[in-house]
Amino acid sequence: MSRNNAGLSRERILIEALHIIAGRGLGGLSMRRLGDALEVEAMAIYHHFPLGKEQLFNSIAAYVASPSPTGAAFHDEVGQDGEEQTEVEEQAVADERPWDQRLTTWAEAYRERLLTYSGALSLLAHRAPRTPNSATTWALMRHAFDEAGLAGEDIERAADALHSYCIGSVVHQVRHSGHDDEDALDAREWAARFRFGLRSLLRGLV
Amino acid sequence: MSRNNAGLSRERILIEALHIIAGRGLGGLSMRRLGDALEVEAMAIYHHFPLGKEQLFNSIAAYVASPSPTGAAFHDEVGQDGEEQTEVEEQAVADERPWDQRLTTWAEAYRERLLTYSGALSLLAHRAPRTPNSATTWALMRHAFDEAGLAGEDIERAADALHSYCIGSVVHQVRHSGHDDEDALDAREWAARFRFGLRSLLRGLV
DNA sequence: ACCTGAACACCGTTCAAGT
DNA sequence: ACCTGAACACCGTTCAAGT
Repeated sequence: MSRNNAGLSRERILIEALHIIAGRGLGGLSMRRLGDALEVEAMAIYHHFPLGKEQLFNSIAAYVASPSPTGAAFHDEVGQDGEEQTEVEEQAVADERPWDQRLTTWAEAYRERLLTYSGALSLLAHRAPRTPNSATTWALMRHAFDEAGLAGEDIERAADALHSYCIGSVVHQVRHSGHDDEDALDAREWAARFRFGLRSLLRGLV
Repeated sequence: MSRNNAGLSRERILIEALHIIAGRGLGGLSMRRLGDALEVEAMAIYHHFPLGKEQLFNSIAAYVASPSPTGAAFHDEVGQDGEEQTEVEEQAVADERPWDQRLTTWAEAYRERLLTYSGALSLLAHRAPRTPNSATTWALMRHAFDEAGLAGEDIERAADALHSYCIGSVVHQVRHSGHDDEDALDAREWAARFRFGLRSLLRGLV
């Protein structure tokens, strides 16, 4: 059974890892199981992630936290080329709506993404990916908060607060849902609460 | 070396676990290492945490997220008796300051606690402890937001938003500090940013 | 370059046994 | 009741070997 060139790639590995996490949780992801799912010996993964599981985790975190699925996380973690998300940038610039609507759109997309990969949420607690996308996001924030009348340090602080609120909301939701609770909320109510807090925060920031 | 009755207890195990997490990270906490630190065979821990590591993790999460270190997490995870934190309740009731100052005090204490045990932060992403303290916190929130003029569902939503912001801020800080970054922030600036967002959120909520 | 297979040190947990 | 010690199935990773 000496099958060589199994067609492995960083992208395939990452996708399969997310699949396993979705199905069996983060604790269910082992190199051996990942190898099985890819129909490959576990050790083959180390050729694409030489630093092992830690590097795989970093890539997963980068992929999940990436506000748009451009696939930037598939390549190097420190992406020095910023060509591939020009579409996103143009899209953000072309958006003619008021600043708060632009930020709301961004925040809801970010929340949606975190929620989609909520099984990997705990990976984000200790890993800050430096994806090309984070620069794009920062540009969007600066532009919007500038338009809102903020200046200097306040812009960074407002962007930080918005980020914090988004990730915190998802953590809060994941923490408190799925428990056989007498007062369990459904997805619609969670989304409503998110928007309520988001509106409040944006109103208070300016 | 058949030493029996090593004086093990839930509390001692929990404290030692937090110690290991602080020193070597969450991944460095193994039952065997924990046993070594307690000068006991690893299997002795199972007598106090019959459900194993998962139960230990739940207890750690309950302890860390507990807004006041009353030791409630040492006993059962579903604490049905609420006698031990009457002091906290009385203290909260006796607080005569305006509602926003009371919430600010709570939020900063909560943040401080999460930051102290930041190594266990990722445990909070999937575990919602039902400690006696959470009832106390809820009472404090309801009282404060009621005084602020909120009513009905808005009180729950505001409390959720405040919780989300606090935990999100700590996750955000932990994510982005400790990386040899050109623009690394110090503890004072992180605290300032937290207060900035907190003030904004409270202002926007009412 | 890309993957295999054996090996090593470690892990969580069960279970019978000791006191 | 409280702890030990051996055992089992699993884990991440290294390293020499195959193509």
